[in-house]
Amino acid sequence: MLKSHGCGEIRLSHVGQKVQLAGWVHRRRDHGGVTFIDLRDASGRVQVVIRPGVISNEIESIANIRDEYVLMVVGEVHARLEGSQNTDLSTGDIEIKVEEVVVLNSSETPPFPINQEITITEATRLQYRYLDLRRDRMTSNIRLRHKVIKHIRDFLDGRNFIEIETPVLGLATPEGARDYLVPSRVHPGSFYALPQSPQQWKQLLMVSGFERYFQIVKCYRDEDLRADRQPEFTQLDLEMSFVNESDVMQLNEELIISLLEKYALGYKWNSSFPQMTYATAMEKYGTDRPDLRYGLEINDYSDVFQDSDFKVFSSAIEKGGRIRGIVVPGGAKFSRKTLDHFIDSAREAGAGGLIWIQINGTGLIEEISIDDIKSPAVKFLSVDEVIQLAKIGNASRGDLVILAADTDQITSKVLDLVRRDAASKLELIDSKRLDFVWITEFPLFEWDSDESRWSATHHLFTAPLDGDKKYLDSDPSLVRSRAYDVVCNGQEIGGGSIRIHKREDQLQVLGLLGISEEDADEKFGHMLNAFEFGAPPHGGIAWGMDRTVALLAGEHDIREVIAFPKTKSAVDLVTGAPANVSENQLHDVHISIDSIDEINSANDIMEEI
RNA sequence: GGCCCCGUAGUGUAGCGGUCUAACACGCAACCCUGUCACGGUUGAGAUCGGCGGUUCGAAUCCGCUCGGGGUCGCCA
Repeated sequence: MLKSHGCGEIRLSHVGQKVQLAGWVHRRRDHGGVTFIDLRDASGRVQVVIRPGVISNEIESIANIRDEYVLMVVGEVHARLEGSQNTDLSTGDIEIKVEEVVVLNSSETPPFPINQEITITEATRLQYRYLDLRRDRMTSNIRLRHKVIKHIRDFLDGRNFIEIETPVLGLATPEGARDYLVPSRVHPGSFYALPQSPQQWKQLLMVSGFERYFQIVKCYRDEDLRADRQPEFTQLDLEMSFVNESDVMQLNEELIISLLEKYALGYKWNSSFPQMTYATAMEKYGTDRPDLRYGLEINDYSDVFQDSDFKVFSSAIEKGGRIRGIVVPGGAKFSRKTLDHFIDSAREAGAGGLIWIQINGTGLIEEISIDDIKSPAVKFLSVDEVIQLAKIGNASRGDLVILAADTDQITSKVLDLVRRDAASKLELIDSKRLDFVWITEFPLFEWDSDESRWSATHHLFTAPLDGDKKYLDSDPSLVRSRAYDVVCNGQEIGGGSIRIHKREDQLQVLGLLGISEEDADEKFGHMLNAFEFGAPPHGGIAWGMDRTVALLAGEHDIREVIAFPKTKSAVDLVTGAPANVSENQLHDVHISIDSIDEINSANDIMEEI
């Protein structure tokens, strides 16, 4: 080793010892004679002091040492002079009086400062990610990630789970996200797909009898990216046999809470996670991943406007829709601009618009007059209606009521948006809280209007609720599933389900999804066969590890907790992937690419048409 | 794929039709400084304003296209 200690490890107890350290020049302070260097390595930082005339070995000039140079120093640990200790540094009580300095490597001036926390454009950071990762914030995020993952492994090991690796090269699936494909050299024209998750493998492992499996594993989905989405991301994937929903939820709750206790320092959280049905979540929050850190719940105001002359309301009700809304406390002071912004959001969400009503003045809500009501729809509203509204929504003067009249799907979407917007405008969000909730009883199927068929809400191996099986043939929309999501602060952290474990049940669901027997056999034959050999009842969950770590690290963007993330267009700026490959490589895998010229001219022709 | 935001010295920002031969801070270079820790001081170098095209007497500033980064909707079983 080139070092006897880590820079960050030296304490007063080392005083008098001769130590050898190696690391990077974090910052230097040259006083003409004496020079101070903060030497940084993976363990932390320490101040080394270089005095003129005491360096025994040959070094051209201390003055040539620059930030990010790599040094090895030998020296004695001294207590710092009284009054010159640095309380910001864990090694601030001591310093190293250097006797020997070796420059192990020099460094160009880095493209951005390593030794201070400033905002740098994403592209520059990603291009020089190896330098970005030297910065304190990134270093601590990546270290936290390691600790979290280790904690999870230890926890699950302690509960008799075993980690089993599953293949990365697998079979493309017809359902779900777009697959990343890998061409086969040995089988011309055939492709592997990278796993969107190890879902099928873990179920097969349950058939194998392992009973408790987990894996911390990369998953791949070729879809457009977001701040909380990468084309390759890490899941904690786990599966258990002979369990029901509550078993899986309880175990995961314990796991999460044990993590929070250790790593969510400074946060408050609920000691047991409430459960909420999908239907309730949609009704009260308009989304299946509600942020419960604040109220602003949705109410149904349809009754108030049953006989309204206002066409926006009456026609929505006629069409089977409802009038739903939220009360925003203190929203009467919102500017026209803010309200217009809400209306824009509503339009984006597919609604014709929304109605806002500001209730002004002071005194009891029952005593309002029409002059206290400010709304673009004021001429269609009666004082009595507004009082009824206020009673349902528990609104008082000074509040804002926002109403959306449309189908449940659209009003949910609109009010979810407005709710989140209003909460952030009113600063109702306590950033030091982690509000976890389990969302249960999802619908098993969703109607895919583009393809005019049912599709699986969770995935096609999810079991229906026993009591709802009777609707499978008559009305699939009524069938609820045994799926559950864990949601925190409005973000889905994980999701899972109790699976189907019988061949005939699986065939029935596949049939409902419009997958022919032939396709079922080709794409899922292995699962159907496996279910014939004593497949145990089983279920599990998968968590987004990136999101979990980001949550604990207080980061909003999962890129901040991934060592080498990709850009929004799925490019790796460090290496430049994806990139062209040689003709030979393509030939080996039996692929030919339309030449760029051909692609361009084809586009030109398309444009002319 | 739709919509939106951003792109000025190494970094972060300012400038938003002529006074910009582009400003400030940090960084960088040289010199000075024996106790600092975001050390300090003096001097200096460094960008033609992502690219292309257009409008204009005149463009970093307006318009169009394009490239790159980001947000969001679709999408993400």
